[in-house]
Amino acid sequence: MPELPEVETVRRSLLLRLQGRQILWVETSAATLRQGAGAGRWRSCVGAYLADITRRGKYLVFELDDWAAVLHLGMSGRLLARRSGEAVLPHTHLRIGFEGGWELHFIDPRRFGVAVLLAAREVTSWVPLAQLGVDALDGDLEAALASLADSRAPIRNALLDQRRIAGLGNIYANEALARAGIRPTVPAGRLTPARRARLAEAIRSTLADALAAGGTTLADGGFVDAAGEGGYFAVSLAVYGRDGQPCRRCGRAIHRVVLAGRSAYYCPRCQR
DNA sequence: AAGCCAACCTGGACGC
DNA sequence: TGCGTCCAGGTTGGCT
Repeated sequence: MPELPEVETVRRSLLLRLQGRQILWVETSAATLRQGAGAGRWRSCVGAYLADITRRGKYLVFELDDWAAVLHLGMSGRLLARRSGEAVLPHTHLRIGFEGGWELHFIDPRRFGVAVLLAAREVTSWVPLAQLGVDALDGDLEAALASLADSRAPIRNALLDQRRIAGLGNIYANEALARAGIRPTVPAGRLTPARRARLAEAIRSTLADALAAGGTTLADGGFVDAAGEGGYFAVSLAVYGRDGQPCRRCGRAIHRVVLAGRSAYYCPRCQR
């Protein structure tokens, strides 16, 4: 569910409500996430103040004095800023109580998410973060795409590799390729410099538009921001999830193919 | 050694 | 109504 625009939308809506507040208590549930620290360690951030929340790719880093909470939403994760006294929703794995009656709830039915508390100085060397490539929103995408010159992997797959470009998921990888007029199956190393430049620009504009729309909330209502509000970029999707439907530009039916086990979508006329 | 593939887990949509 | 099958915004470890 959550790719860069969704994670960034959550980050901003959380900051609005929680920045500068002190942590009063922390509660973790028994069910483990893909990666999670034990309840004992989480307790050590009680008393800390939330100075800032930063984002690296799809990860959020909560700066808590000498500590840092690193969160990843996986496929089904939600972060909600709730008022104390509100019901605890099913699949809530972590609750952090802040001054002012605010609580941060991490909810994740499929439990592919990550929630770890690190010492602040451990953050940059923590392996999942250390391995991330340039950020899709403000990194040097031209250089990252040029580094794929030897790759024979389909460009859609290469765009999902977080070690090259961090932040794209299946929706925005497909959407950016549609904007750039590039078929998802084209080998990454076969793109000309001109096409790489067009793709870099398409990634930037796609993410910017999605961010302006507050992210993509599909029909199942999966993604919501800290206040529980969905985004409205779904109505702007050119190809993702639209197989069999007409291309918005030329009218031809959108095709779906499976690459590396995951759906890829494209217009057979507009994308070569 | 790059690049597939299944696995992790739950819920929702669909067909019979 | 119910049950079975398929699919999903991500990441990773193990295989070729």
